[in-house]
Amino acid sequence: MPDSNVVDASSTSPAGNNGFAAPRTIHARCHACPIKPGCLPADLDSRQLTSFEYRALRLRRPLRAGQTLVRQGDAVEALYTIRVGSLKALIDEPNGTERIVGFHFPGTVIGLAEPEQRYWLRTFIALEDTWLCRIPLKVLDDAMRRRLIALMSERLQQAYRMHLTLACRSGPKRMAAFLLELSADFGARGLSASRFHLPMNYTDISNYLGMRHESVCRILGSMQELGLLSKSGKNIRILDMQALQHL
Amino acid sequence: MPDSNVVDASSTSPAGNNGFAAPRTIHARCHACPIKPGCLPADLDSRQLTSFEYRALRLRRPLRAGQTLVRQGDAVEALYTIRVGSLKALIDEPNGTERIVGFHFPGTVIGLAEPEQRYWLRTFIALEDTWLCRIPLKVLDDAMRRRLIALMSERLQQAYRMHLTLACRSGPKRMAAFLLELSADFGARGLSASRFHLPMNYTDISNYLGMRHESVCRILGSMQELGLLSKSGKNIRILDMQALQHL
DNA sequence: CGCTCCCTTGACGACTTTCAATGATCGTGG
DNA sequence: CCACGATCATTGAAAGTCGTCAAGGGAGCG
Repeated sequence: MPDSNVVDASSTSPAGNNGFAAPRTIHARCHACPIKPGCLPADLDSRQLTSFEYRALRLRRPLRAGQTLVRQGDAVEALYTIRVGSLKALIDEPNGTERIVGFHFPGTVIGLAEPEQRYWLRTFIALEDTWLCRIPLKVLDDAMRRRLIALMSERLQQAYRMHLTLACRSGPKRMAAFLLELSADFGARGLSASRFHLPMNYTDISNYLGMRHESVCRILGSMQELGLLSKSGKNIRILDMQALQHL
Repeated sequence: MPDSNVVDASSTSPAGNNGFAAPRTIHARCHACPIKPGCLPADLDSRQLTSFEYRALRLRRPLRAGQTLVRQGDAVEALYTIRVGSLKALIDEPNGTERIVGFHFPGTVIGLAEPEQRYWLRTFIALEDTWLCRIPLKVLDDAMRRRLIALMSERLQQAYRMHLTLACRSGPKRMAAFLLELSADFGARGLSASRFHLPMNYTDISNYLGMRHESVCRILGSMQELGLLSKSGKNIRILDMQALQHL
């Protein structure tokens, strides 16, 4: 029921503006969001972001760790962007098991596979407390759709890279590819590419990579022994990026 | 150099039509294509197809088996649709190996990951003699872009299904998922879902699924022994669809 | 303090890869 | 029409990897 938490900009803005407040108006009303007004999703360049942001509704309360944003099969009414926090995307298989097919971080648009679908194909669950923006589908115009194509194009690229990762039969190779993917993702968002925090647990990682959590543990352990990285709890520090890429 | 083979519709049509011939004019000029004029790519519904088709140039000669349509790194100037035949999509990895990330059949739009990219991210090679349509990027209008979003959305779905397939560690499960994916694809195009021809060899399949070609052979052999399917050469006949789905 | 969830480690077994060799099929050219 | 070569499919045996099952340890929370 995330919709009950939105700051509905139209109710706080002057009449006659088509129901959407100017960005500044939304920002001024956003008490719960720890992001400063100028912080933009990384997916969007500064010019295009304005048009997205202009129509986006900031969610009033964060999604708590473990809470569900949307559930597979729900009707699609909006896209979302992550401002702070992280989500996992999972697909419920017919046999009852669920498979994680993605991890998403700030700046990512949620729902790129669904803009022309009637129902959500995946369930999104917060890995930690997460702040979001909501972009109702009906406010998308042609310019925004054009931007959407670019975002989907990048997401398809990512999916093909994931194919390369998963097609490696060797566990260490898959793990290395996963770490490098995360590293590149963090780096692209202006954070450290060599030192980061894993918001998901080993079971999630193993589910995502198609292995067992024991294997995740062993592989990370052996990588630490080999001097490729060091870890304390969920904090990872990559020591030998080249060696990882060489796998 | 596929561009040298195109039937340039603008040169055969009356002046003053913005350089694009009506579909019938193109069809009339297409001697090499064995498809009758009314045959449409399955990706496109009949209404939307018209706008795509209207701007598409039919390639005069087919791509021969083994020939390359576009190479990874080439500049993107057009999308393609397959009319007859099949392609494999592969990514050249930095270490020199190449990995197959997709097989494509008639009705598919080639280049959905690249519409906003400057360069092709993947290489496309014909598995058999293949006829194509070429859709220059510059003729895309907003209506077609909107349609493109739906196609990309479906392709992303497919990519997530592929994630489910590759995340299965068991060889037989991956093979079953692969066969069912193919079966559904053929069925959706009006062909038999239980009896079809594999245009790719075992090495390609194993590359795609992340295993060895010996394993592909053994797994298909055991499936035949179990009565799940029968094969003669590259012709596959699925005998027990439910059992495959149960994996 | 005790519960739960998660991480860690060990031993065994099943499966896939690897390496090697043979057989089948197809296209080409003599 | 046949012989040849190349590519692909097939099968066997050995070795390595990962999954499985089991148990113990640690961190966080009420």
